[in-house]
Amino acid sequence: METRELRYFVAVAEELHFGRAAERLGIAQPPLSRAIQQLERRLGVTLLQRSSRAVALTDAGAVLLVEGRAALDAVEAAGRRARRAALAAAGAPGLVLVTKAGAAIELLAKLLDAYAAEPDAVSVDVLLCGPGEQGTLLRDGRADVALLHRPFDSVLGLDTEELSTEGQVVVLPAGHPLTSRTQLRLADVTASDLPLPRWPRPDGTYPDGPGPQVRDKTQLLQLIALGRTAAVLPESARPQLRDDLAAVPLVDALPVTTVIAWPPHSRSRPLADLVMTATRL
Amino acid sequence: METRELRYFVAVAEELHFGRAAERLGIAQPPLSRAIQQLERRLGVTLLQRSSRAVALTDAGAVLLVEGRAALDAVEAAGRRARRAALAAAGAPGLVLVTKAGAAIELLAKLLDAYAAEPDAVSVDVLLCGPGEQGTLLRDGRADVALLHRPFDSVLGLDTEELSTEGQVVVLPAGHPLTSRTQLRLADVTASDLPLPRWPRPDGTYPDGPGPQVRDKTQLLQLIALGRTAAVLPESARPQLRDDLAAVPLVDALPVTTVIAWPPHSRSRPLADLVMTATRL
DNA sequence: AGCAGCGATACCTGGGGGGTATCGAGTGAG
DNA sequence: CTCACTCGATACCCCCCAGGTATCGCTGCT
Repeated sequence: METRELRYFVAVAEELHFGRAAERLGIAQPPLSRAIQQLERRLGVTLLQRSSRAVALTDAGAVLLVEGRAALDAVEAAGRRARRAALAAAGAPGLVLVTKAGAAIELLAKLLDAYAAEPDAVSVDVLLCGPGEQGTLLRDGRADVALLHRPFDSVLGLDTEELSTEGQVVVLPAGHPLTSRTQLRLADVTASDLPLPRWPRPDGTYPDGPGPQVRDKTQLLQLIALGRTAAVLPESARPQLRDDLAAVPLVDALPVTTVIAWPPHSRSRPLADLVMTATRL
Repeated sequence: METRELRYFVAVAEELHFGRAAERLGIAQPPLSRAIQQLERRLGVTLLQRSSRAVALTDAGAVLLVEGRAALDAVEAAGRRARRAALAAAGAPGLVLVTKAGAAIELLAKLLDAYAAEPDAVSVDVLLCGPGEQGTLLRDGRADVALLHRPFDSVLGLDTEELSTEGQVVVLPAGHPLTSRTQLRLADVTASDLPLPRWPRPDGTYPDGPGPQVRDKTQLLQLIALGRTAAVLPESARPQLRDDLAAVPLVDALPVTTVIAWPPHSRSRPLADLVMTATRL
């Protein structure tokens, strides 16, 4: 199976429309139809159910969509990592560390300090990204290592070490009735007048629901201050809160574990050193 | 990057010889040279150092060899899993479980029994393979789930659940002086007259050393009975020992953890059920 | 019925993947 | 020193197939 075929299939499977998929791929529609047919023949499997009005994925197609994306990422990653290895050999090594914007700031700072003090530390570029993107960046080779938060971030297919575990707090507008309590349960929050915010899904759309749509933490804190929403965040976010916000411990929430994660294979010296430093913090 | 190019590169990187690699790939040598050049141009990276007498991998090439193999496996796996999904939809579902020949027999038996009793159990094919092969079989889609043993088997890039932990015992010929002891340390064994056996590496060759070469457990037990070697095995192997063998607990060996492992993604219902059953054993 | 949307088919074209022949550089034997 | 040999690169040719255009056939909506 060639990556071209796989790319084409993923495009069609995502668009569920040959014309749009062809446009996205920058080719005409007929070659795309043929390529998919050829792929189906090669695999001996029907991937798409076409009625002349609509396209739908078969079970096999759904599997190939998921697995194919992963495989394409792996191919991409192979190329990118080879290129980075060449740069490293040329004397500009450096690691790319990715983490969710606004999370684990002080842990990250400690880690970078500690690592920089190591004997053969290399430069570390820090990349901040939206929620749910870290895994992708690691898998396709744009980043070498990530800090992420279980159980929120998927660690599927990554190697990890646990760094720290912490409880969660409810962030409320200062002066809200619930701020008088010394601890809260999740039910207290959902029963209150403050709906929880809605974060975008990886495809950019928002789930349905009553809460306001938010894209980043600044926006979130702003909306809390305005009394439009409340949020559940790890304890470590507390010191960063503005004066007009209050935080109350949440007793029945799953603890959040910060882990350092990296793709399997690729146990380069600098990466191994960084992970080692992190676990010793 | 196309899988064709990657396959070609892996072949050359493994053979370190364009002619032989071309032969292995079933093409002539010149197109292979060109394909590699094109790949290098495309990546903007020198992958191979050619002197007109020998070929060597650059750092980037070494990385691409490892990552490329993984990527090719992922592509292979995507196709295979799609095909299996189609078969499953056609009514012949079935999981393929792989484990090392001769290991975890009674745990496996219990698991298969318990799973078969589940309401929507599907058929489970059991595949026995040599040491170190399970990961490959999982990664390239020939198996769905594996039982393996940490820290011996690599779980790199796999999702796992721990099932059980056990100590290890030294297996000796009955009547050997050491069998009079109630427990042993590894040093006692290495200091004895019995050398430890040598298992084949993944490529089929054997490491150097004094012990006899063994290929499977039957052979191993035979050699122990003959007084030519001793072996360190998990406790669970004890009930399967023949009368002419004796086992003594080893106090300073790492405990062996049996885990059930599966590739990330592919959380099919049957697989999820099987894993659930396993964790409840 | 007519039309519009969409995937499949028919047919053509060009680039590139693959082949053979050959070169040229390095190496080892004598 | 040179001659022969090994092995990757180059030159050149062919043809297959990816991609393009035109069109068909089916279907659901006015």
